[in-house]
Amino acid sequence: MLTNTRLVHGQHDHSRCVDAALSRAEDLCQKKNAKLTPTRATVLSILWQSHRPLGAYQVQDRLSKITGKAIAPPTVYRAIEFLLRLGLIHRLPSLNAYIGCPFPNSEHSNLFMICIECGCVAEIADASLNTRLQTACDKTNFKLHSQNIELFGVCPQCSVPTINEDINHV
Amino acid sequence: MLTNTRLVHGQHDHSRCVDAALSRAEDLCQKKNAKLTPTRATVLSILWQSHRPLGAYQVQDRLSKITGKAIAPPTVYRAIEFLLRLGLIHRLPSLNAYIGCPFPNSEHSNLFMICIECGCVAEIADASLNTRLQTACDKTNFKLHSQNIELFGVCPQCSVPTINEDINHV
DNA sequence: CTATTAATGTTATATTATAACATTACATTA
DNA sequence: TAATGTAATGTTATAATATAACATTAATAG
Repeated sequence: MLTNTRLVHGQHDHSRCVDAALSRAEDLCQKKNAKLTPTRATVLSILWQSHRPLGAYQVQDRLSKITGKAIAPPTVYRAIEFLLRLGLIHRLPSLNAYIGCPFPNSEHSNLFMICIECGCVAEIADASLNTRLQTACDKTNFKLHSQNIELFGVCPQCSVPTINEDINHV
Repeated sequence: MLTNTRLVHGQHDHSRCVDAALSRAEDLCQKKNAKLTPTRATVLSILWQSHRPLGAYQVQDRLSKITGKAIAPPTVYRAIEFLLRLGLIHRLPSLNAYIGCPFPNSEHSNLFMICIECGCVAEIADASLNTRLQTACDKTNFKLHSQNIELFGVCPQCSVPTINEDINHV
């Protein structure tokens, strides 16, 4: 089972998350002959500013502040669309929000654990779960193409808060 | 594994689906001391007109036609909210659409198989899958409250079309 | 009956997303 | 290097989904 849950819920040097994400993006773009333009790279880094998803208009605000100029929705949605296509980010349909993908290369299950307290989101890639899903699909002759699995609950940090912890962790 | 996949993908007397849904709704409302008003009952039956989800504004159109008067969005959203609360319908976040729940009473997994060809949706309740999900949550100390699982693929009807079949089945 | 609550009606508007077309940047090659 | 084509971005407008806020009506309990 592959997951970024430790990073999401634990103390860590978050700048390394951002750097790693940008570096993975550069590699992937090179490989796929796609261009990681400044706008696209900035949107990606915005979506990596925390382990919480952002709505398109939140991205717009931040992009606008960073670049110092007005940004129209299509600009944001285009960058998002590009990053989604490459698998560098995900859309969380139940939140109308977007978040960086921690392991864009691996075969993964698009499974998200969404904390209803602090809003943080961890991603899981679980082969045995995928197998189980595939079995259910086989039983009903359903040809599986893709999936979206959103789990709502309380993250480790929020379920055992102590006085010294920062509940609103990154 | 509990599912309505046979009904969704096979030939059947669909009026029985609608009747059964309304009857289940009446029972549940009685039990929960909730009122299945005409508007609410009509919206439920609209969402049971087929095994495909409908958007709120599609529901609005149909409700308007059925009642012969103009219906404002809040009316639709209120009925939808009521039905969602009772578990009589589901929202499919990735489609911004709503569909009747075939087994509102059972403990179920909110798992949907969405056909990308014809748009029909079958629901699955799979205990072993739920167990597997719970295991993943336990491993990461995530306290699971609820879930939304959307599987996209091709339904049995659409994957083996023959000349005599009605692809656009109900 | 009448006070209270639940349900519905009404108007306006917020939020999310895209269509359509203009412009600019960039790369290719004649 | 100028001409050309393509990809990316800018710009304006608007579509699609959802909710806030307040008024009115219906139903129900005391």
